[in-house]
Amino acid sequence: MAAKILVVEDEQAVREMIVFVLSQSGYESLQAEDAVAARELLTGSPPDLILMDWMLPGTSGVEFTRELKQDPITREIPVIMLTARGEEDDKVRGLECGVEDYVTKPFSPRELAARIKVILRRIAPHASEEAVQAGELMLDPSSHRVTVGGSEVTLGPTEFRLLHFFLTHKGKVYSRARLLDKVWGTNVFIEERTVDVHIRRLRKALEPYSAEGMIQTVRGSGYRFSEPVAAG
Amino acid sequence: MAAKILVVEDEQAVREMIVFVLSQSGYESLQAEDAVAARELLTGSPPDLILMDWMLPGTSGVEFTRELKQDPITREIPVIMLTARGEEDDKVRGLECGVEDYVTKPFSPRELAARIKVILRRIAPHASEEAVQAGELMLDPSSHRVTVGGSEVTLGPTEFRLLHFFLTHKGKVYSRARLLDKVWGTNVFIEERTVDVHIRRLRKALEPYSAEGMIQTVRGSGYRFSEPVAAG
DNA sequence: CACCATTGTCATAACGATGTAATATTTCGA
DNA sequence: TCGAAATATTACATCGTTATGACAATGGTG
Repeated sequence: MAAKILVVEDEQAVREMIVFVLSQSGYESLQAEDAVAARELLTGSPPDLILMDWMLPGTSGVEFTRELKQDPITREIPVIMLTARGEEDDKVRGLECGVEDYVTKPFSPRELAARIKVILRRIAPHASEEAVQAGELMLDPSSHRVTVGGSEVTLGPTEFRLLHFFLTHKGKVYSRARLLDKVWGTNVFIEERTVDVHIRRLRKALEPYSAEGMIQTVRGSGYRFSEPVAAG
Repeated sequence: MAAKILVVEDEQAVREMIVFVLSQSGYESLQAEDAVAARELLTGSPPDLILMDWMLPGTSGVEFTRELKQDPITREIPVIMLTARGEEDDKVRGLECGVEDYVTKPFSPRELAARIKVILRRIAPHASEEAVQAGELMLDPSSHRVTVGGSEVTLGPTEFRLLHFFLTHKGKVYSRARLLDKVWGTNVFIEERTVDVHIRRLRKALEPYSAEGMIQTVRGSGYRFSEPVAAG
């Protein structure tokens, strides 16, 4: 989920400093000291953004960027150009070749991180998922709303995700461990018993609407969500 | 819907840089390298604004602007003059010929965008936009006015745009990042927490009319605007 | 030049969400 | 019916998020 950033910079010290800064901000990074190395890395899975030094041995940053912008595969990857002070004039040429933004060296880690965030934000896709439902119960991710027969139900973030998971995985039984994986995410260190508590909270929230029965306990196995069935 | 801007500038590099900056801010642009080319473009659908270089081969920017201001068809189009540093004296003459604003080269993209926004907001744009409303709350872009049940509400520019965005995007949740994108614009370099502050200001302005509840906090996700609904 | 409005940022308060432990209740087999 | 195991429920300390008020910088205005 972390954005991957390709750093193209010939000076190793600078490059590693940048990589460190990026890691601090939670970004993953790839390193290349020149256009040749960068091209090679780009054949793999493409990064979400490229930090490109202005001065590169061999193919210059500008040339390389222009090249990238002509290839349909790399065209969409935003490029931030790193320039030294006093290269202001070149900004025009840089913008011409399609660079998304500039950062002038020396730059503060904070500035770099902020600019990256801005660019990535622009690229980020809309998380517009479709509404899901079961009987009277409806959950709409885009408005982040849950209703039962029109009345709004208030849920905490975790309960919301939990219910969303259930609504998109009706009928099947999920162990606490699996729910932790699917709803909380992998690599979390949480007691399995905690799932019970959130199930409880979810049921409690649905109780006023008599919808808590949709969440069923399967003793020894976990929990299951299923739509109400006409009682016999 | 995007404003169309005519860029009259003889240096191609500068012109294209400007066009790029404009596109980043969501503007459409037309290019002309001199008065002759510009006149031709003006025979088509008129732009919403003109960026005019001071120094033009042939007819100068000032002369050309004066000419435009005498033609009833082009008279209303606002003109921003681009000057080089040290031409201060000429500013007076420039203003005399009816220029709306000045930008001195070299300028930052941000400054240019800001000035354009100001001019567009002031002169032309809202005539075409329709009033939007929610319950008692009404916002009319053309008169730049907000009322609740007839009483006028005073809002700062940012709060106005924020409310306008909400009114045209009811119900959905928007993260702070997305709000920054949509309301502040791309390429802004602003803390996400700042959104909180403006939400606060907007709520405070709506408070006297008990309309602040329309702006809802969705913890962990962002904010949502929605009309008052009967509680469940 | 002084004044006022607007705006972005920060520090701190207020609030809500979360995970855990302790306790109660239910279930199921012996 | 009893006891062990599993689940339900409650209480709570902690942590992260949001709300709020203050402030400084900025730009526009007179």
